Amino acid sequence: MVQRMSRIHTLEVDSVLVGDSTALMRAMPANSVDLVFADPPYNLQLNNDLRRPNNSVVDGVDDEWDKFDDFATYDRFTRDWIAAAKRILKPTGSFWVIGSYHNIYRVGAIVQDLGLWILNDIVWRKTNPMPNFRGKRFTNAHETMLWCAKDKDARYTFNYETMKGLNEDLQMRSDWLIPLCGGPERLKLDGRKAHPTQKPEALLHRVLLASTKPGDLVVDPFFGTGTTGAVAKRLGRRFIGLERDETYARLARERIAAVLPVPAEDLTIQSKRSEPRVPFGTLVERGMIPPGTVLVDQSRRWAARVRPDGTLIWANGKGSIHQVGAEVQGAPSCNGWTFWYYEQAGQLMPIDLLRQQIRAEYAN
Amino acid sequence: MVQRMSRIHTLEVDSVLVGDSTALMRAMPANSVDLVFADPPYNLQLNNDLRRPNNSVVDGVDDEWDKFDDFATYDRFTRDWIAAAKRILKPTGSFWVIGSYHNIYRVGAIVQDLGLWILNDIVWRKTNPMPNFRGKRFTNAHETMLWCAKDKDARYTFNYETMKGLNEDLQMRSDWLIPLCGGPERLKLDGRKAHPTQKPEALLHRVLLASTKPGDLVVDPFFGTGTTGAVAKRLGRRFIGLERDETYARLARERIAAVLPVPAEDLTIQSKRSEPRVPFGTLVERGMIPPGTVLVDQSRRWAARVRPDGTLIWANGKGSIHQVGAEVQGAPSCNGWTFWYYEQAGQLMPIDLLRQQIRAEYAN
DNA sequence: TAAAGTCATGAATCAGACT
DNA sequence: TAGTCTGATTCATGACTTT
Repeated sequence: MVQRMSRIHTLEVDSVLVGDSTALMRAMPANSVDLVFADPPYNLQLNNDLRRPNNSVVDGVDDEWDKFDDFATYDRFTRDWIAAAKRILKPTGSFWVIGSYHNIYRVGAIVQDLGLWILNDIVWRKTNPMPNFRGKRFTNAHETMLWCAKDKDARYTFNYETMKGLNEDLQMRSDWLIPLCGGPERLKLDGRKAHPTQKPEALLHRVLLASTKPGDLVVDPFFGTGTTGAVAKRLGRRFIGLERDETYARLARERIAAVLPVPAEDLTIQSKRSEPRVPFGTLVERGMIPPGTVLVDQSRRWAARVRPDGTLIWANGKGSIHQVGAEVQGAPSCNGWTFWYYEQAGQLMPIDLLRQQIRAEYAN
Repeated sequence: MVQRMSRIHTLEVDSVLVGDSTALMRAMPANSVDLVFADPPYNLQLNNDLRRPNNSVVDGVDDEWDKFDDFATYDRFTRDWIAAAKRILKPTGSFWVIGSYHNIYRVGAIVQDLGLWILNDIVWRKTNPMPNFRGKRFTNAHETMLWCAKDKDARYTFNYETMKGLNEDLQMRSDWLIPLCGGPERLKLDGRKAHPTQKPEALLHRVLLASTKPGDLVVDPFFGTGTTGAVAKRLGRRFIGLERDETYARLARERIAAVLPVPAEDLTIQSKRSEPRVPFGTLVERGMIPPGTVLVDQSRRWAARVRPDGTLIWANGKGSIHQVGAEVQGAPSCNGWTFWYYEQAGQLMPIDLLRQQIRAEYAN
């Protein structure tokens, strides 16, 4: 059904709305969604058929929705939908958009003009790109995504530890190696690919895992066959898909209905940052570090004495474990938890071990 | 010396001109250069200093030349120099520009607005990028280059076979893995880096090899310490460097003076395709690799046994050195010649060495 | 002398909670 | 809202030092 363009006050979640995405987003409440992922038309400027060396025709994107008269028309369209997307984004929300060299530079400039703040550009490196049949250019083996916060100073979600874990305990880089969508994942209609630009679920998996939390609301204004919705459902996120083609919308609904969510307990990845704060004084209160204990750094270069209130004192002053740690080194700042050690049975032990013990108790 | 801004009728080739690059280009004859490579200011907009976890300060780009009041100012600057660059470009010429997410979207949109025709965007993937110290974003591990023709219908140079040969006989892709410029290649001044953004010669090597012919004229409007000139000279191309800082210009001249051009006969690239193909079975026939030999990868993580017909067999199957190499890694493809090693006197030796021996024989 | 360990550094839009 | 305080956070490489 085509939605009425009046204000949508109650968001009907986990649904696909059929209609013009800009108009639909304008009807949604401001500051209401956690993430927008957009795969807009690429404005490919293909004039003639592209043929393989064996003369077969490449089934490229030649749909009406990908045709724009000129850059100005495309820019206007782009500015409209991005402004509408920004409006519905929560201050803490993330904005993602994917494109190729045909459109991403226009999109990126408009993103910046509208005040969105680029956090990274991400390169999707395709393991299996289509070769350049004519041998006139480099194999176009990647697409580009922009990841943005709502504005320069916004606090956004980034699940750092999760991404690090995904990458064998090294920071996740800005270049992602992911195969094209094919095989059973590729939706078929009458034996032919149902949508020309279906994105791999692996791509959305990483996007949503990186920048949303379970239960977050994801909006995809160019829903197509619903990859974003399928992955959102699987990962326990909510979604709203906007799609102007009723056939695509129907395919997406069917596809998503078949998706099984992963169990909730597998969704929560404890990040170090959300662990409870433990004041150093707690260790003193509990007798784990008796007042008068001398703390040293790992190299035994500096020392300070623990006072009953959990502050430290050394030759030139006193203060928190952090302040004194910074002072003795002449550094602007210091994490006292990892800087200071205490002696036990002739061995140096980091005070952070004791904090971990307490946190383990809290968790029970 | 500062150049006069009147028309430059005779181009003084293989030189560095000091002055404003837009003005200098405007003074050059139209349609006179074969390639422009530009590494313009990125407009980074850094506010506070960034510290590593060990409290050391990251030496970021805080030079005056990278400061612009706002996007409009940067756009104006960008439009001016790109328009000037386009004018001096021959109809068959190539335009290259490199940037990061801070500026490349603005640059790309302006490139398109000015009628330059993007042929590819190229991702320079850094093997050794600086990590994200705060764990707030993905490691920014790449920069982007745009490769453009002068207009939509222009005939440009692309040395397809050369690029294919550089990539082990596979089409060169749009993502290039190249290390940062460091070590002895990095120019030093008083023991510190001479220029904050010196680009690796490997990057320019591939750019010039791909899109120029020997003797072509290359202009770099943001010459810095002259990487473009050094590579151009080495590859038998001519160059003009534009640089407004006399110190950089001097360093560049000294650097380029020390470059030895490769002999002219090596400039016509022998593509790997034209090198004699050596089947792996030849090594077995010759007894260089006896049947039953166990090949391993460099890390000894995987192993496979050589059969008399030159195929490999491992736990889960058999096939060519390339097929099994790909299978064991779960990769879509693999160059078996560089993947597999054999043991000799307790040392791992790449099988490719043996292929090279055979090719050397063939050459005699 | 070789191997192992320490240290410096690279185009970076790099914090968040609490008072 | 501005100021204060806590305390989280790094990979590859080359140069240099120590064993």
